[in-house]
Amino acid sequence: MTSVEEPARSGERIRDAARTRAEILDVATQEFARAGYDGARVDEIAARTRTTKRMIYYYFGGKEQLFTAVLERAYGVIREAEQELDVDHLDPVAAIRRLAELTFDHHEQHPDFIRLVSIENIHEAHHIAGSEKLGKIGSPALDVIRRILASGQESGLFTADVDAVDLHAMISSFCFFRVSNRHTFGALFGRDLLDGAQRAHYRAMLGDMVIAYLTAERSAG
Amino acid sequence: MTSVEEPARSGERIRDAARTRAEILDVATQEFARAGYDGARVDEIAARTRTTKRMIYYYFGGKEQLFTAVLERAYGVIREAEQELDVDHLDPVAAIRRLAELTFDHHEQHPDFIRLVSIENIHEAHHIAGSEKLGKIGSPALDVIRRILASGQESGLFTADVDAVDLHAMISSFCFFRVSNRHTFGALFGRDLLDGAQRAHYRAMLGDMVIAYLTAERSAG
DNA sequence: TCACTAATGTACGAACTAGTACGTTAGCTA
DNA sequence: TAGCTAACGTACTAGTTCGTACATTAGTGA
Repeated sequence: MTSVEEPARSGERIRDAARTRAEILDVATQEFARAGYDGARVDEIAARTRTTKRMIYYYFGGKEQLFTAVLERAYGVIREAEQELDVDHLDPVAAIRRLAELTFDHHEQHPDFIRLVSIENIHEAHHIAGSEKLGKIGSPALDVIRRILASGQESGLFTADVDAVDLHAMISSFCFFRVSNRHTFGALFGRDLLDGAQRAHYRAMLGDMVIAYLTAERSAG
Repeated sequence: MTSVEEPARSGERIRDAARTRAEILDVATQEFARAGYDGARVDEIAARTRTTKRMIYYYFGGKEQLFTAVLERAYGVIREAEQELDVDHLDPVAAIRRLAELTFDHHEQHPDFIRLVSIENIHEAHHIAGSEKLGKIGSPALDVIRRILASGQESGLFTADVDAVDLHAMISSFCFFRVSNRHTFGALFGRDLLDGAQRAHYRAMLGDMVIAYLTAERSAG
């Protein structure tokens, strides 16, 4: 998530609006993810920046808008990753597995994003609701899922009555929970869901689960 | 979660340590779940109680310990529900489905619990780690899962290599996500995962998913 | 019924925290 | 090169918030 390189010739004061803005966003992302919205300190964010608190208000307006900007950028990152996904050359089963793995990998590599989303849910998604950028853009992954599902259902490989948004929820829930609930799960069950030695195991488990669901014959009743 | 009845003969000042303590816990549960740990206000909790802030410190010591006590009670509630589960008379498939439904129902009916767990994860489960009660008690559900899995694997119904903790994670992730991420998911995809009209659909989907995973033939490689 | 303690209430303070008024300067452009 | 504005810094404040010192009373046991 770090987007600020170091052109820092120490001692000099260089003016660079884009760099200052990006640096604030970087630090704010860490601070909000670390402590939650109310736990995060504007002064702390400023202190870990090469600029001052004044600039946060200059560029973003306030703590609330800063958090919204942080969310917007974090969601932008996963959208980009989803957009780069190319599964058109794969059969439906391999394509779904590939998509699930992308979500698995992204969530694992961006724990700050997971924490921000958890925090935003505590606040009932008010910031998303108030953001023009995040309004109803949806997700590139959804389009991919729709295409794969249509293809798989047409060929009879997949059960016919599966919805794209539902499948996205199924995949996301497993990937999200693994990161978001790592600490309570670890404390209560003595198992670290992010243990590197178990990574391949859980990654395969997710794919197996989704494929099993999609290819199973549904029992009546 | 409300555990305080009303013996309130108005006007009189009755001393009742247990009632006062329970009332504080009730209100604190709501307030912490509403606003997060740092967003919650001790003064606000006190104001919504028939007693004063002084009593919070008298009975619990401080905000931190109060939150721990809230967590301890919330986890106690789900443990009780799991303990009442009786699936010994069911075949493995029906038993697993019953267990999944119990988790589904409990999480849906206790959104405050879900929020508290999300909050505790933001704080890296420090309160659980510092709690004697919550230390390593585990979960009654795990024992149930172990028994059902053994039975199902023995009879050849279930795939042999499934672990109880993993299966618990799988079931929990879906049920948890549905409640915890309701707001961001709804804002981004325009679908309310807690919509009553879809309840049966998602409840069945969870069972189908778990059973499909347990009964599927695993593809090699 | 007396005395003692658990339980409760009041009033206050020290520290923190989001936000701002006001002043300064780098660097571009005419 | 003069001047203008975007970019930046300092110092401060008003309001909040956790926590506590101190005072009081209900109820119980001797």
